[in-house]
Amino acid sequence: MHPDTPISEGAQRILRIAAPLFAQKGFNGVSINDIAAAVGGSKANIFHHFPNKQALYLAALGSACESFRGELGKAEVCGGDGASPGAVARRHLDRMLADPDSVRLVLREAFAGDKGQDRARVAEILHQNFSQLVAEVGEEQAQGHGSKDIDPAMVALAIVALNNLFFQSWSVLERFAEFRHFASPQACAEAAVNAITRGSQQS
Amino acid sequence: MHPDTPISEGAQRILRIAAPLFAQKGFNGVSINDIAAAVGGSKANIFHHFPNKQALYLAALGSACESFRGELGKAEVCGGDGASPGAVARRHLDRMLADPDSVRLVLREAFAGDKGQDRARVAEILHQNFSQLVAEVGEEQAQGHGSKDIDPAMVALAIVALNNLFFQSWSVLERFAEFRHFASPQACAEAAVNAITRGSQQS
DNA sequence: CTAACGACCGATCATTCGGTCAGTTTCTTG
DNA sequence: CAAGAAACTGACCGAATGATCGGTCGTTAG
Repeated sequence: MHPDTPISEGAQRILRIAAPLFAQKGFNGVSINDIAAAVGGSKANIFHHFPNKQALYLAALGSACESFRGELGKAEVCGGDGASPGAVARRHLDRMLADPDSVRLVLREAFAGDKGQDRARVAEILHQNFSQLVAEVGEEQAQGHGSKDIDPAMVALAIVALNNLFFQSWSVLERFAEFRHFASPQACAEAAVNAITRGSQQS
Repeated sequence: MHPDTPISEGAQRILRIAAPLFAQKGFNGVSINDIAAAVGGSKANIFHHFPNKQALYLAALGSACESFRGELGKAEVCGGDGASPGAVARRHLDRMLADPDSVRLVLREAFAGDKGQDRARVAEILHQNFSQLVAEVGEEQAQGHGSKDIDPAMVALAIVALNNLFFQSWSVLERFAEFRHFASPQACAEAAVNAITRGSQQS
């Protein structure tokens, strides 16, 4: 409705506390009372800073999108160590796990079969994410790592899919005998992507 | 709690109607009033057949798990046409889309970062799903299709990840320029898996 | 016929929901 | 310090929630 959020100090404090709650329990799973109790303030004060519950949720989603985009910006920093497509996947999953609440909040919207409170913005964010991943994969391929004859977009798609799976349900995956020996979802993601793209390291 | 559900006629009718509602809107997104209205009956009757809302949800989840497992059993039927790892992926996605509500209900639990109402059973179901997929991939590899030196478990993992992504957020993916030309998520899944596993058919 | 039973319903419960309002504290600024 | 704006609060509201109650129906058994 009105994306101009005059972010005051108290409003941001509420937002910071509400965001992870929404991320973990969803819009309907968190009540204003819950948030007020978590903040340590009164329910009325929340409605002083935000016109209604949905505006608060949208604001939390917006800041999550910002945080998500900010995390993506840290891509070019690490340059030397990653040399395989699997390393790209690991870096990407690292980025997701750096701020899991924001990621969960964004993905919740992306996967929402129901209403989808702000699908346009979420789709845009995810496309930025995907485009950057395609570029990274292409860069790796240009440097001679991985197989050059595979469409980078398909590799990036696989990375996104695998990392989403690891991110959302590693607690289930780690029980599978096939992956139990992996120490972290990152390690599993790296191994999976390398294996699939014929990483040539069979050790 | 008590998995012995004395499935009466009316109870099953309620279940059949409640399941897709829970699948689409989640536990908190559906009220007993909604279900009663959808059934065309009274709210009290729902509580006559189920002790409380969570029991109803768990029953719906259970029947979804059954249906899910039943859908998986239809695997061996189609044998001749599928010849590439991508075909395995397409078949798997077809199976998911054959009963989307049940799949959504199960996946909702698998991805639940929050409580997870019945994670053990869901994890078991998903592992069956995964094991069967690993077997199918291995069979394809044994017949000479795909690359034999790739771990079938990793290929199956990629298939699961990609298909989950397609299943849950094809509405977002289809907006991406890279995939807009695919007619269906199945086609995209097949192409993605074939490309990644170096399906050699570049047509 | 009638006693018993399960399916079903209308009315109602206590609680919680999102949201409002009047009033008080705190901060800023002239 | 005065005064006004913003931050904050307790009390409250109507609606909706999950759940309970007493009771009606049709079927079946004795």
